[in-house]
Amino acid sequence: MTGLRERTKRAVRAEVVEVARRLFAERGFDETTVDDIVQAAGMSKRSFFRYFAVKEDVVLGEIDFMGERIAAEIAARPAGEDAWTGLHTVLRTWEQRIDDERQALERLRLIESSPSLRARYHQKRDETREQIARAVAARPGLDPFTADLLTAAAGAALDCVARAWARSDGRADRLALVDRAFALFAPTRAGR
Amino acid sequence: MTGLRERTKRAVRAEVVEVARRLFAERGFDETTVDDIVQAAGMSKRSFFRYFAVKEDVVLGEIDFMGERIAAEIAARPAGEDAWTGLHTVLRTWEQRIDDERQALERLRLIESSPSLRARYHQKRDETREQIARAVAARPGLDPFTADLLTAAAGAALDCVARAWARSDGRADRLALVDRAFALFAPTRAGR
DNA sequence: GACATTTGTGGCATCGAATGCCACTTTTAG
DNA sequence: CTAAAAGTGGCATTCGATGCCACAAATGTC
Repeated sequence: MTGLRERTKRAVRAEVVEVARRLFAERGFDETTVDDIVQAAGMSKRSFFRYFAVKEDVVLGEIDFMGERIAAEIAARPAGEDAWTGLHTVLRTWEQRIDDERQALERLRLIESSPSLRARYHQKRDETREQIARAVAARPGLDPFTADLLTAAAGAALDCVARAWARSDGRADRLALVDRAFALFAPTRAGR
Repeated sequence: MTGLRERTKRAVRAEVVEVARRLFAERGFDETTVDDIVQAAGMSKRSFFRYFAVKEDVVLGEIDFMGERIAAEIAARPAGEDAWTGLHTVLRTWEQRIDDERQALERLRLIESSPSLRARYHQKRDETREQIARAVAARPGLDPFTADLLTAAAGAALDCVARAWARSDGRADRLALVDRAFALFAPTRAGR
């Protein structure tokens, strides 16, 4: 049982994230240095970079394993289902799982406010897209190009939904927007 | 006539790009430092950063004004045309304008090889997308959300085409791929 | 053609992110 | 209880990027 170690690690990480979140909200992401964060969190800079590969991961760390999990859910869809519907269904449930909407909105705004954060966000999103694309391509009757197209379009749709939602200050119905986006591109003969 | 100044500036810039291109091809982008480049080009580091805001722009500098021009072409489409067809037509001609395919392929590969290049590439692509989206949203009968969706999907489609083309070592017919991609998502009632 | 103004250049110092290295402490497992 | 494994902090260093300043070149004017 490797209990204590794991637990303290998680706790420390969560605390740093929280401390940093507050600093970012006050001064902005780029204006907050890693030195500021580690000083406020009472830890050394060297240790900070053991918890977070890059500064941006303080904000984006949670995204890391989403790709694998979504890919698994895609792979688990019924065999006869077309890929577009599968993507719609799976990604819809992920949108549904967002619990703290205030925090999600705050994070979206923060990401939009900093070029480096946006860059790293896109990078992670891209890795996620590739993982999902592989799962989609594994479905029968789909060539890699079409699989890539469907996945990329789905990802683009979610980006648009996030932007529209942020523009509405979180008042818009995210799920309705997702449905509208997927309906708009519903390919007549896609995914088969 | 502010001739000489402008011309030498262009010439210097072009030369740096060429020198750097060779270094990147030999050692890779991340493994080549700015010091390496300026030494090979015979210029100071300080001046380098007057020509290029960031190191990545040595590779991606040409992308800068594409957004405005594409947006202008979108705005100039016939009034009755639906937005998806307009995007297809305009972006198709841009794909057609790629003259040096070898170099385009080499650059694509370079971008894919370096995380920081990919990041900066995405960033610029995102700005371009926003410019185009504004032009699309200005078309009659389109709400901003739909305009954003169509633009983002078109951008995603072009990304897929570029990836597929790179996978085929430049042998695939890029224009045919573009047409396939746009046909796949041809929204029955979109853009009107 | 001499002159002041504008524009570009190089060198230097500095900042911030990130990494390698090493000595030291704590946890875990036998 | 002890040896191995894992985590921490401090230090030096690398690299990209920016501010500052003195100096050189080009431009436009008289």
